[in-house]
Amino acid sequence: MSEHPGPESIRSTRDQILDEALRCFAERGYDGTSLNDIAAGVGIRRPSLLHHFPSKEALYGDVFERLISEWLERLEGAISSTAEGWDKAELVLRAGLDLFADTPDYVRIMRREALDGGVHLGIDLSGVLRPLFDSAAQYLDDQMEAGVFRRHDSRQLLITGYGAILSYFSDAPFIDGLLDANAMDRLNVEKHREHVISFFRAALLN
Amino acid sequence: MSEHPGPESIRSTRDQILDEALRCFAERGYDGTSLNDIAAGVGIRRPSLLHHFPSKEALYGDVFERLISEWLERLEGAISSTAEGWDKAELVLRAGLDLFADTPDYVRIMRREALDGGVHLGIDLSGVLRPLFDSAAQYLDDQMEAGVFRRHDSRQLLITGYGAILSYFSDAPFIDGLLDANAMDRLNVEKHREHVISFFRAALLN
DNA sequence: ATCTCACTACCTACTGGTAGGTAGACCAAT
DNA sequence: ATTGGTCTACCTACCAGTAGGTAGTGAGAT
Repeated sequence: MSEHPGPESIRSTRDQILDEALRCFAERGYDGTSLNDIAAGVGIRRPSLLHHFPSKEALYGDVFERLISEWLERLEGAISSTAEGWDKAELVLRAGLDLFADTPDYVRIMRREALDGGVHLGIDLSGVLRPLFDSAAQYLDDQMEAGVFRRHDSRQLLITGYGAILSYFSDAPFIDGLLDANAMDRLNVEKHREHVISFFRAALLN
Repeated sequence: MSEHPGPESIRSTRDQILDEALRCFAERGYDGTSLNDIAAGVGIRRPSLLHHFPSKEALYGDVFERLISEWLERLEGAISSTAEGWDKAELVLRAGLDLFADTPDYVRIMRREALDGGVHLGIDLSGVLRPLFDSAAQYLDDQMEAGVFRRHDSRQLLITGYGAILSYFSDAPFIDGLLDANAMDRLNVEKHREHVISFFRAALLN
């Protein structure tokens, strides 16, 4: 996938910039992050950064593109699984929870983007996720129709689930304060994961 | 409560500034909002705005203080209700959902604050909500102990609920795209409210 | 010799905030 | 009734600092 020979020894400057930009955008948002911040984090000057990316918006766009493709790639397995009924729902739920736990910076960027309605992007975020959303809703409807799941509004259910799961990771600093503990601790993440799964099972199964 | 004679006819400039600041901070965040934006929205110059508030941070702080006090005030009734079991949970849930539906700008500011961990505020957001959080957890624990509610981790349950409910309103622009409809429509809000309540009832009651 | 990648130096636009001034309202004292 | 003093609420002009972005230079590898 790399379009340049690039030294194998260490991460390319371009990738380092993308990494640092991800961290900064996640931490302080688009407007709260300056190109100087990112460049300094990499150890270069701003103009050097702009040698690799034509503009701040373009850099942000690339970060976000990476996020989307990495997420879709990592979820594909669970989504395309042939498991049935609750097993499949749990599979997807677990995959999502693990994914979010592994990529908290992505989660926070995604949340910021959802908050802003995607003004920083040329692309239409909702549009990209719509097919996934629709097919998930269809799956839930089928399961409810078959009597496997309790009756709920499938789309509302997905939105509720999305909010419940994402928030734990996106609002981790806030939740730290509520729990008086580090929400992103391996142990606490695990506790959260098991809770969400048992909660949804309780709501969906009779 | 007004400490100055101030004309009763129209909203005071100070209040107009607070209103406009609320809108802007909710829409584009703290860093994405300039004092010029707010001043222009009110129809005055930035220095005139700074005549009413000593600094941007102070203005933001006042907006946030307003948010907290208004929310607590509106929730007090439901929280202090003497209802029992699920009835009380539903009461609080409904009060929260109605509150959020009525004050979407506050919701978005709150979400941004949770995302950033409260860096714009002198006050400790989690600290303010901790007593509420703890007593709610205690209530849930009691109900579970008494066999009224299904067993869950009460604190995780509250966090999940917080995420599920808040997200619908904070991410409304994004959800618009998923639903292909205006999420903040009265009808859609109602649909969401009823879903959340029936979902939680299904998860909590046997 | 060229190309890549970094640099310094610079630009314009805008940021939050300040200085200084003015028009009008109110309130005494004359 | 008029004057003088004080206050509020706004203004223009300006400050230093920072934003994103550009131009041009130079070193090192191919």
